[in-house]
Amino acid sequence: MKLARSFYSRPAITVARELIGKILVRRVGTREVRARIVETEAYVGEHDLACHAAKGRTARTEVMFGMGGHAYVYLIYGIHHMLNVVCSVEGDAQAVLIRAAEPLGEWRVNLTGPGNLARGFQISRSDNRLDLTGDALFIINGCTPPPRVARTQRVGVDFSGHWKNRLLRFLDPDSPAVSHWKKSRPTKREAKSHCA
DNA sequence: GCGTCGATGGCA
DNA sequence: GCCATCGACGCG
Repeated sequence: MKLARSFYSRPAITVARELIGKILVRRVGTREVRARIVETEAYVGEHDLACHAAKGRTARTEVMFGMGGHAYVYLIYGIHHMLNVVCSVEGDAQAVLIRAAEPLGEWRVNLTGPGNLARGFQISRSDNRLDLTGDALFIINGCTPPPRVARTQRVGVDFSGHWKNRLLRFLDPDSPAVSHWKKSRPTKREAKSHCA
């Protein structure tokens, strides 16, 4: 079942947590690929210094100020595209960064890390503003939700003052596809204590 | 197994 | 001049 506008029109923190275990679907021509989302990050609005919208309404951030359920895609470090899902209602610039997923079916590709994920799904700036309630790129419910969801600090936002400490990253601790995780992967006992 | 670093482009 | 990154490399 395709996620409707109402799913996205909620706070990014709620959407980020609920997206773990859901299936991202991409249709390009007759080809369709699917992957299970295992890692997300919430960017919660203009007051969140790690959120691009903290710079206010610009040509780049405009889409984040719009209705939830649209894609926000941008290029970072001149190399990697990032796929975000706009959340909340018009005027409230919140978004969720999709950071990692597990390819489904016969599809073999590395979707660990937001750069790899965008490359695997062939997401580029031309997909910016794409409506996720349409048929080209959308998300559906997974068969089985993950038994647990862990929370940690967001990755790569050291510049954002106290916002870097907020636990706004959500992940499936049992997935091998989570980024920056194997290194410090806690024991099952520790992971349990992280559960959201 | 770990830290460091270079690539490269849009944006303010 | 800054980055919501990745992967290669060097050290040990």
